[in-house]
Amino acid sequence: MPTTTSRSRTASPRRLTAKGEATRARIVEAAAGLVFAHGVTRTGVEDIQREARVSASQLYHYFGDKKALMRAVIAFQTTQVLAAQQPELDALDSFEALGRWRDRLVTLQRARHCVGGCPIGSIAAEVADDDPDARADLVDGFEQWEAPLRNGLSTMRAAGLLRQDTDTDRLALALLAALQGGLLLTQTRRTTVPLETALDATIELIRSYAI
Amino acid sequence: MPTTTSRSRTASPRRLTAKGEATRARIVEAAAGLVFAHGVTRTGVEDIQREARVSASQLYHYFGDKKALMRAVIAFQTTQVLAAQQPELDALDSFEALGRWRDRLVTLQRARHCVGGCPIGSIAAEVADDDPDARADLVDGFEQWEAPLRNGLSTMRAAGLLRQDTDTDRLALALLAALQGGLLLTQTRRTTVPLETALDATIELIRSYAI
DNA sequence: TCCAGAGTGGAGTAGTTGCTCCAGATTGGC
DNA sequence: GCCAATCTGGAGCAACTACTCCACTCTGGA
Repeated sequence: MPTTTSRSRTASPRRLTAKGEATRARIVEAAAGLVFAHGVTRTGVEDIQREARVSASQLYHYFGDKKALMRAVIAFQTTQVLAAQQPELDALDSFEALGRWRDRLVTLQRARHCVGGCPIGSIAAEVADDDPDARADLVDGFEQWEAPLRNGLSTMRAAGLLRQDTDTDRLALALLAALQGGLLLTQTRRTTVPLETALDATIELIRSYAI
Repeated sequence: MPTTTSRSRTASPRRLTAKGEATRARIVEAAAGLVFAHGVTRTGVEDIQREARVSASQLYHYFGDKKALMRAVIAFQTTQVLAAQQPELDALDSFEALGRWRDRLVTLQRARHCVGGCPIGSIAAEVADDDPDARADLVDGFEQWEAPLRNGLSTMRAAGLLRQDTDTDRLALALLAALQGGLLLTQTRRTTVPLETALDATIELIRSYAI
């Protein structure tokens, strides 16, 4: 996923055996979980080692430094987020589908008891101003998230569900922003109300373009 | 502002002299600036000492620990954010005023070259799940921000600008969420487009309730 | 079967973290 | 002008940070 490939330190080995691939994956997965729970800076490399059951040398064998590992985490979380919404996101071709997508997000957050915000957004808030490379990856991640929203709304317009002059790209971006803001407020207030309100408001706006 | 007063360690002295008050304020201000620029965990107590030109003992004379200081920062930033929007926020009684408020936010973010998100929101993302007391203060801060939005929209409804059955509280919350999400994406993408799009979309929705 | 390179273990290190302690300077109410 | 309280300076500390080094084992292709 990374667009830029400027590594901060020594590059990770190019060829990986099946075993190595598995170890690498275990590290990324462990790191992603810890970062989601405690944030980037509060997650120590040692914590990741313990969780992934690897030694320090192994971790630094696969990743040049912590920043490189965090970029891998961003890529991992991007695919995870997309995978979790895949069914609804791929077939976003009706108001019913839009509603199902909304419900999925709300239900997921409720299941988490509103702990933890967006796996990508929370990292973004923490490192966007700090690590230019990571920021580029985050832009990439958000873009991959926004794309299916754009496609879905544009499909709905093509299908005659939305007025022909609807700026669907704009609405897709507004939807993503509402989602991010809703998640942040939901995480803070420990209620899904903000998330629901933000999403419903944007969907209501989209409905106002219905034919 | 803090609703709960459960201090984690020794309480800060109750009575402060004018000089002490000034020193305390200098510490909070310095901490707020550094936290806004680098986040909570990346800001060391030593950095704050240097910036505020105080020794370690002074800092810990006024604040039990770093967490207590961070709660003071949250309170400080809340008043700062409100003060910065005061003129527009206090007289949110027309669509023109709403537009001016929007413009103010966009202009401010552009002046910052889209670096740094929301002074409150970014702290929220970092510590909401970690420090229950800080989370309570953040809930408080967002509430103080949301209140004038609620009041403004309700004033507009009372003035006959919005339909009588408009759920203005819901729209106010959606506005705050759009703002937060817009800021996060703007910070990440280094363009004010997401912020503008998110705010304009919600304002457009509000306009759809106009008489 | 060999052997270069991939993978692993763990002790070690230099720098930073939040925080403590104590002694001395300054202050404000009586 | 006194004295207790507030305020300040700075050395020092234990725990933690990301990261290194080196010696060792495993693995896959020729």
